[in-house]
Amino acid sequence: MPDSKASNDTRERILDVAERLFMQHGYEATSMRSITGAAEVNLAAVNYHFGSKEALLREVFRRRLAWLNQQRLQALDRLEEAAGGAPLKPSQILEAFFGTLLRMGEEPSLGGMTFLRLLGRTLTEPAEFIRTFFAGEYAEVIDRYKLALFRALPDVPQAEIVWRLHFMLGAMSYAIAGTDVLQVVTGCEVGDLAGEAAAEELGDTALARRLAQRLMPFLLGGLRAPLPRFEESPITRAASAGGLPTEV
Amino acid sequence: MPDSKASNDTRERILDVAERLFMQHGYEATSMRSITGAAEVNLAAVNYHFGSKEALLREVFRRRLAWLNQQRLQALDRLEEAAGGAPLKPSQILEAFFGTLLRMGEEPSLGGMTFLRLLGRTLTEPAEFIRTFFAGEYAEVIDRYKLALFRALPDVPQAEIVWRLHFMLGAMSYAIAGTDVLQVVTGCEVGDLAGEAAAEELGDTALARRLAQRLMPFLLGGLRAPLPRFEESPITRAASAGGLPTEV
DNA sequence: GTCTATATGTGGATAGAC
DNA sequence: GTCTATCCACATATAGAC
Repeated sequence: MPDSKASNDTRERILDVAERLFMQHGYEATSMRSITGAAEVNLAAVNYHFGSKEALLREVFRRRLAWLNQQRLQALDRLEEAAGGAPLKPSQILEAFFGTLLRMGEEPSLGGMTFLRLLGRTLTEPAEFIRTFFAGEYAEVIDRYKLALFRALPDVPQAEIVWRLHFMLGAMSYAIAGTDVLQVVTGCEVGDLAGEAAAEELGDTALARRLAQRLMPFLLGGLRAPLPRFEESPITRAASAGGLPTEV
Repeated sequence: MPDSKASNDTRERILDVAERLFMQHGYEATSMRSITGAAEVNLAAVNYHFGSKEALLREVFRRRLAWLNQQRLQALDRLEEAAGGAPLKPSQILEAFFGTLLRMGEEPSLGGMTFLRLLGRTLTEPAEFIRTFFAGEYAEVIDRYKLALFRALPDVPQAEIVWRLHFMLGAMSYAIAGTDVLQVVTGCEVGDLAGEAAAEELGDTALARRLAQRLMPFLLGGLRAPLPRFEESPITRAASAGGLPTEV
């Protein structure tokens, strides 16, 4: 394990630069040369410290996701302990899951919006090694939160909850990616139209907080929406009778 | 313009294959060689017919989006004509916008799920020429639908509507991309857990229909969710007083 | 319109001196 | 741990014969 001298510094600088460049241009379009160049380290340093470009990407995510996973599990632990065996409220679960992530956007030492954008953009990358990596990193947390939602919404078919978790992940992923066509069409960041003063000069920190404020109600509204009627599948009609509880 | 002989056939074969390979591996990771190889045409054919790899991607989208844009505008025209000057219902607007797209997934001649997945995955690509292209393609339609939503929800701040349109686009984009970590973690497509028989053997057509049935209520629920309270920005508190109408 | 051959550049990775 | 130099596979694009 490399540790002496400034090697630690080199490692960190590579990770920081790679995080930014992968975010800006995507994995495939970012070359090792551009990374080592911007980080002002030698071209061979990446392979020495990480082994390969793929391994570098994994490490860029690992150092952030390790913290995020831990926080998400702890947040759920605390909620469940405080509830003393009773099911949690959906709003609490969403706050623990999405709020924990979105708060990373306000904290530069955790990667800030750079990491959030990178995460949102990378989650839709088709490369096999990326999909496999995320599956492993997310497995435990997703499973815990899925079960918490099952308990919180006992009258909703579990398949429906999984679908909606899927949709919520999508809304969040796309929102933090910040590549929306709306932004390009309107020529401004979402939120500039708010009539709020100096919105165009919002720092990343304020942007992250605002995003969270806007996104959480949307997600909760989607999660609690009435169930679909399944016009094409009469078999399942019975299972979806009734609606979701309106009080959460 | 090339038109005689089998040139039209060559063009179409290239477009079909490029659509599939760009979807499977992404733009950067798909080489011209792999496209021309799979299409069984000469390597130089792409540059002859389209000019460049970038132009090829644009043409792959243009032939589908031309149809989609037309349908979306016509759908809105019909609704507005039938309403005779009255504001539309949000559910009608969402159905026209998202339903039109999702129905493409059921029709192989319109690209089917291959095109939908490609669209969802490409919308988050950071490449400048892609963002620019989509901005141009989407501008008119987005603008029309945005205005329709403004009219449909006169009590909701317009900035809030733009945010939620953004979130809805994200949920849909991510859902049709089909790269969700949930699918990898659970080792199955979303919907397999439904307890519905033979769900794992669903064709793309059935999958598209099911996706639409699940997604539309979620989007509508999110769009109609109560407004956030803006804890950090007391200035805007007055503007967000009250909630959304509960009847749509 | 189609093909071969090739120009020209860039990619990731590594060997071996220091 | 860092650096130089280099290997070699593969990329897009094009020139020019057919």
